[in-house]
Amino acid sequence: MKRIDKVIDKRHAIRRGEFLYRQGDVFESLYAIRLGHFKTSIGTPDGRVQVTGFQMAGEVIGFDGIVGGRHSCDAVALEDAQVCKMPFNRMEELSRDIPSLQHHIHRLLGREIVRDQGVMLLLGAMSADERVATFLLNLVQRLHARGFAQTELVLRMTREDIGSYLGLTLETVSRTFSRFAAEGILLVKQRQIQILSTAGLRRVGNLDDTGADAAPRPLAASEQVANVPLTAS
Amino acid sequence: MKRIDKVIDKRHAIRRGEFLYRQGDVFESLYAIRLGHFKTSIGTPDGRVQVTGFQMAGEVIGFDGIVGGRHSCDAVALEDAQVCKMPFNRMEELSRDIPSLQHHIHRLLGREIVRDQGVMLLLGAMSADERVATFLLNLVQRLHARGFAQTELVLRMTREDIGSYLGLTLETVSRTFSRFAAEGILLVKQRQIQILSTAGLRRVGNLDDTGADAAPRPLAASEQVANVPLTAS
DNA sequence: CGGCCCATTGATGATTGTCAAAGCTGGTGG
DNA sequence: CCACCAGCTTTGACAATCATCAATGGGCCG
Repeated sequence: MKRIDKVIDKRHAIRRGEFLYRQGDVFESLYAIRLGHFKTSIGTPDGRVQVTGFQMAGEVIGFDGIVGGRHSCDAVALEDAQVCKMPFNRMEELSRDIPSLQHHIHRLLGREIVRDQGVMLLLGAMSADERVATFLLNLVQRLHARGFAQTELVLRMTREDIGSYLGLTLETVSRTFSRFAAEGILLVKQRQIQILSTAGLRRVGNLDDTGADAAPRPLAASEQVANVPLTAS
Repeated sequence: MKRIDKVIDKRHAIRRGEFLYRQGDVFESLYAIRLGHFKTSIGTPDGRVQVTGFQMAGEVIGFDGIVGGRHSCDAVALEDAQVCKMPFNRMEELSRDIPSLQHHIHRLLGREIVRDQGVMLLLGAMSADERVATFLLNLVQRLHARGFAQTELVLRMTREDIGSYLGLTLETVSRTFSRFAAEGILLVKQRQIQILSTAGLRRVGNLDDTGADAAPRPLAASEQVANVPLTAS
């Protein structure tokens, strides 16, 4: 299991605003984020952009290149960052001998697929309030799993990025933050967010499974959008 | 390569409306669709539903169960169907000895991820007209790859299903079909659709990369939402 | 043949987008 | 070290897209 290290090239530094890879780049590697946050996005032929995700330390990025041999989206560092490059064909080779690595790769890919489904639910079936609330809860959850506070976060991305990710305009995002603040749910100071009422956020996000007249199926643990362990072991 | 067959259990018949699997079911297998169309969907705690995709013969379904050990969405047959069950742990075992199978699995997962990104773009950045046009073009493209006509299709799903998939109401879908028909782009007769002008559909869908003032990057081949080969070889 | 589900169409309204202006912040260069 | 500038954020007024509510019609299956 320690031999996983053998796949990992040395660390690679990326400055804020630089591309880790671009749409159309030849796919070679996955990247384990060591430090910093990234965003991924794709564009329409006519220039509009959709942010497809925000990734943080401990997460793996680059799956979009596996199928076509080229990356299908852009990945940009939202702040100075470090990644470990993991050549994918070496990972494939090694995973033939190391079942745990093989299984780990499958879980990474499967997790990305489930995450994407959560985003579809967000974009296709939720109101602006619900989207923003869900977004914030997801972020703090992931940060908390990394040892940060459960009620405070610093947004690494702009309102425009958030809006693009959530299928909203930056103005709607800003207004929603302001309204949540007015309702006593948040404290918003530019990119510093403090959650005053997690329960309140859950409520406006309709994420309470208070079982009122919800689906009778008992197991709803699969609703978690993303929850990535820090280590790759 | 012929030994791929050894993973495949015998065929399994599913009636229209039956579940291939449900949210929460223990994950055991992927399923290769032999006949018929399926839809996959997830639900919010409060009962709303988001259709996450429509799958047809030749496509593989079930990836959502890999990560959690349980399926995170429902899969329903839209008509009487047949699938081949492929136990996933057997696939993992075999793929250690058969690199081409290993690679194939990775491509399947990677393709699903890219497809999901396309749906995010659809839901997050496109108007109702664009969504409907993109949806139809994607369907005929996949059908055409299976030997069907490029300009005719029979919808296997309801307007409500389409609406849920596209993040619209069934009424908006119906109205958009009617308007496209009035504009001479389509011929709509319940679920029978005839495309009178593929170019017109592309236009209303803003899928023309007429390079007018589009992004300077030349390689835009990655915009294809899904394009699955029939054989699993 | 009847009932039920699905589709179509209309009227109305709400949520969210668009356009605009002003204030704040952080970084850069003098 | 301070000041300025550029980009980001906030807030307002207005408009448009799309959802909601409602009623009718059509087709398929039992």
